[in-house]
Amino acid sequence: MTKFNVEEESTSDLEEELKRVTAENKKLAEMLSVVCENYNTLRNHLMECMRKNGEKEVSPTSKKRKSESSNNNSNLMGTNNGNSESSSTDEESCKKPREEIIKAKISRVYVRTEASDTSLIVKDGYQWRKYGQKVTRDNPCPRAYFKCSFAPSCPVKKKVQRSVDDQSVLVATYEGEHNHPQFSSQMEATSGSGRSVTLGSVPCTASLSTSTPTLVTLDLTKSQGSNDSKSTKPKGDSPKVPQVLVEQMATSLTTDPNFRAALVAAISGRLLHNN
DNA sequence: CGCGTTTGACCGGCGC
DNA sequence: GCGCCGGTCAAACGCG
Repeated sequence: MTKFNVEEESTSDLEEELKRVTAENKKLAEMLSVVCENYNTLRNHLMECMRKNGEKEVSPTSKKRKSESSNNNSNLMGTNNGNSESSSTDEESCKKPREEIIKAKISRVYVRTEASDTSLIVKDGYQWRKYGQKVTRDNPCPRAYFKCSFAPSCPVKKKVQRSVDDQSVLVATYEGEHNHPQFSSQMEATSGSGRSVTLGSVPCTASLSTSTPTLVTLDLTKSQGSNDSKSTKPKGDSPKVPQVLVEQMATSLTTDPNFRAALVAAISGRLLHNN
């Protein structure tokens, strides 16, 4: 008899726990969306600052061809799926005569991998089909060309090539925007290099895992490309963002009431969870 | 056998 | 016009 009571009690406990976890999950989802909002705000702010700082920068590209480096400031979103709110930054690109050909948003993502890994695979939550590989002149490492598996309905392409300066860094150049959500979990569940998170209709990828060596960084520099020296090379742990910008970001974060509220919720949620 | 990858051929833009 | 070069195509190939 007591055994039955104990079972009943544990069942109600479990239900209680389930409710609590569900509520916490909901809260976390809300927090996540708040954090993403803050991220977008910060990013726009940062882009603004970078543009102001970078306008005076001459870019002595030795490339003879028009290339993606000529409009590399058009999108710094990395694996973003094209928030249209960030599209206000390409107003100066209208000078280009054949700009209408460049229909795609171009973004770059730097991914740190092991140098021994020659696969040229960048896990970003989407499925790609390789359609070509080429050794280019300015880089002895081959460049791989990928199309989204949903092509032709999804026009997105990407190029993946090792950095000239640091062979352990893969440079993925994305062209276009996906017109479909990210693949479901079975695609990336085993990749181990990142988690795909879908917030509403805006999928995004973040490398939340701390146990993997892979590091995804956004190209927040002006992407001087392969010219010049190694000093412009993005390193995972030596950010190129000037100290002033770091200060600004920190200030923005700490003064943002939404961020504070989210932080408080996160901490209290964590404490609750531990108890 | 089907599907994805590889790889040499081909195409088109650009500079000279 | 020619050659270089990046990008794409498509047949061959390999793997499950």
